[in-house]
Parts: sequence; C-alpha cells; structure tokens
Amino acid sequence: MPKPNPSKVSTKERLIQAAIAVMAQAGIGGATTREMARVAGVSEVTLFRHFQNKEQLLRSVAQYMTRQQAESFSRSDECTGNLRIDLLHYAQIYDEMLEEYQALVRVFIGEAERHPQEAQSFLQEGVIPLQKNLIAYLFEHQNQGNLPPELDVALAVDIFTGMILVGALRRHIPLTRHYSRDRYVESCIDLFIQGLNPQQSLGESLRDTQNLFDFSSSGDKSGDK
Amino acid sequence: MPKPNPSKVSTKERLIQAAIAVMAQAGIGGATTREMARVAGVSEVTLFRHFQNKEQLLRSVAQYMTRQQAESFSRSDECTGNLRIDLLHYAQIYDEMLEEYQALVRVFIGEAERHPQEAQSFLQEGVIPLQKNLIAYLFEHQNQGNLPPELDVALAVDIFTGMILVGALRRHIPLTRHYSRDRYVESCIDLFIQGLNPQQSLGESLRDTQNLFDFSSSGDKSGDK
DNA sequence: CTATAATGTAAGCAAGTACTTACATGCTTA
DNA sequence: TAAGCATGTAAGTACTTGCTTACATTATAG
Repeated sequence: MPKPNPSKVSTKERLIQAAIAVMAQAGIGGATTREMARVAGVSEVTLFRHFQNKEQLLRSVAQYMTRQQAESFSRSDECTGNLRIDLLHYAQIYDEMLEEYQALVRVFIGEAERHPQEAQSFLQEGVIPLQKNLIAYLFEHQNQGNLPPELDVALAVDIFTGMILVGALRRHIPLTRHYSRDRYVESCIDLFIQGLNPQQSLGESLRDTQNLFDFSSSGDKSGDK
Repeated sequence: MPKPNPSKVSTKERLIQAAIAVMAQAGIGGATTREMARVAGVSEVTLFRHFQNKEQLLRSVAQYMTRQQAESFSRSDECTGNLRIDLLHYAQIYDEMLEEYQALVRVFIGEAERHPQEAQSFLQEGVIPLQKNLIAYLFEHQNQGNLPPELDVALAVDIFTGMILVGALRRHIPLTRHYSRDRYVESCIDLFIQGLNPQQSLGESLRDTQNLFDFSSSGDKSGDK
C-alpha cells in the first residue's frame, strides 16, 4: 500500500463519517461538499478525488451504514426462547441503533422519496433482513403453539417495529413526556405480547374483527368485513 | 375591498397552498421561491410582496395546516361510547389526514430539528390537542371501569397514535406488503384494545413487568425496575 | 375619469453551490 | 535518489438561490 496514512482511518472512511455527521445536521440537500470535507479534515478537492460526485458519496454513506447496522445486530443474536425476554432484547438493540442514528433516520424518512435510490437500498439491505429475522423467530413460536396459529406474523412485526421507531423519533421532539425510554420500550413489549393472545374471556366483542389474524387460511372464509 | 380578485381564493392563500405542494415534493430547503410562485400562478415578486421572506411564508404554511387539521377533526367528533368503534373512527380520520399530508408529514419529521420554530408550533397547536382529546376519552373509559385503573393513558395514546403514524409512512415506501390499509388500522385497534386489558389467565409471566401500568400510584411502590 | 391597490415584467445582485483545472508538497517504496 | 501516490492550495466556472429595484399594466372604487 503506497498510501501515506497519517491517522488510522482511511481518508475515504473519514469522509463518509463526516458526511454522516453533516447530513444528520443539515439534511441530505443541506449537506455541502465544502462542509463535509471540512469536518473530515481534508480539502474539498480531495473529496472529489475520492468520490466522483456528491451522489456517489451518498451511496457510499448508505452502504456504510448498512454494514454497520448489520454488524451490530449480528454481534448479539442470543435467543433464550422466552418470548418476552427475546423481544425485549431485540427492541432494545433496535432502539439503541435508532437512538444513535436518529438524526439520519429522520433525514431518510424525510427525504426518502427524493432519494429513492439510497433510501431504498438502505432499507432493502439494512432493516428488512432484521425484520425477516424477527418474523422467523415469531413464526417458530407460532409453530410451537406459543402464539395463535392464525396470527399474521409479518403484520405483527410491522406494528411492533413501528412502535419502537416512533418512540425513538418522538424522544427528540421537545415535549414533556413523563415516562422514560426504558418504560416506553417495555410497555410496547407488554402491549404487543398481550395483544397477540386472543384466548381470553373477553370473547365476543373482539372476536369477529381480529384483523391481525388470518382466519381465511384456517376454515371460515366468508366476508365478515 | 379594492382588491381585484380574479379567482375566489386570495393570492396569499394560493401562495400558501402552492408552498405546501412544492415543499411536499422538494422539502423545505428544496422548495424555492421561484417554484412556489410559479405553482401559485403569480410572479416571484408578488410572493415577496405578500411575505417578507421565505421563512415567514413557511410560518404561514404551518399555521394554515394547523387550522385545516383542527377543522377536519372538529367536524367529526361523534362518540358512541363503544371503545372499539370510537378508536377505529379516530384512527381512520387520523390515518386519512396523514395520508393526505403524508409528504409534508415526512418533511416535518425529517427537518423538524432544523426548523424547530415551525415544526414545534405545528405540533403544539396541531397534533397535541388531538392527543389530549383521545387521552381524555380513554380516561373516561378508565373511570367507568372499562379499562384497568393503573393504565398509563398518556403512554398508551402515544403508542397508539404512533402505530397509525408509521403505518401511514410505511405505506409510501415501495415494499411488498400483503395487507391493506384498512386491515393495518384495524389490526392496530385490535392489538391495542386487547393489550390494554391484563385481566386474563396468562398471569405470572407478564404480571410483574407491566410498564404500561402505573402501580406506584395504587399501593406497591417498591422499585422492581 | 382618476386615484389607488394589486399585480406583472425585466433585470440584476450578492452569496452560495457542485465541480474543475493547474500546480506544488510531502510521504513511501523501490 | 527517484518515482509514484495522496494530498494541499489557489483560482475559477457555470449555475442556483433568496431577494431587490424600477417601471409598466390592469381593475376597481369613488
């Protein structure tokens, strides 16, 4: 390697990290090449020597984040078999990640439609595999009889991850909230787990309108909706 | 009125509506005064005759949206007393509003921290009163014994509205989802209502960790967390 | 008819943007 | 030492942005 590397991190990587920092503060459109280069501690020309243009830098950022995210999740994939403990574990890791990248997550949500390329690749390679994991996990519990067989697991997972997501986003909106971060997450787990199990005495008032559950695949397929 | 008013809507209002449309597509930062004027069908100079600068136009937009939103909700505040029906009604109106303004909601989420003034005023005057309504409604049910007395209603409402919100946001991310909009909303209601009622046979595995519920105000206040 | 108010047109300015070109400097390897 | 590579500096181009100035047009009210 004939590259004079003053610090440990390569210039390219420092530029990507700087881009993340600047984008988180100024948004994708607001992040200027000048500022990103300044934060990285290099000249603007160097930025354009490493990346053909701003767009390509953004793509590299998305890839970088995707890699980071995948790593942090793969490092902690313990499963106890206890639904509540495992869900809580998952939710906490997910929440921590959202917390760390909250500014960027915001930006991606806000500008997803304007940058479909990057946003979609980030979603496709970053968050979807994680959701798939969770779906598989719940599916297994379902097979073992711990969850009702008619449960629409994919839908449930969407709702579940959504609860965690908004919680993390809301946390950075300056409004008086009287509950802690931990309590929110645990409340989601409680609500979720309990909401999944219809086999209790409430009965008739709910029974005929359970959309979380797919009764069409197990018997009655008449249109009661 | 010495104002020559060709169409019914005033130029000021047309400018605001145009600003909404353009911002939804290009974001706050990306919405240029030239484009907003063009969409409104007036010259750029006229825009600056009506609004001192771009920032003031944005503030007017936030106020406008807040008014619109409040109106649409006040027009339909029927309450049947049936928890499920009323929640569904609320969720559907909320979801429709999110659907209509989804691009702008996105933008506000994405750029909230960069435009704290507008975003916060929109939240403070727009969405919070609605949440307060829902909290009051659930509180009443709680007083009537339809909901457990230890339930933290405010937290529950945050989770509830969050579920609807992400559902609406997700809908515009191009991924294969196999459930309909209605089914998602109804599933949220089901999960929510069922998750709120802990009085079933499951018992011990959940009981000691119910964070949705505030046991400290009714007896045991030891720190089990 | 005339004054006034709302708008349009044309032109432009100062600042900032992404991105480029040309040339110089220093480090590392051979 | 010499070659090659990553970087820096300086300057600049072409374009966009928010916003302004000066002047002309139109329609309505009195």
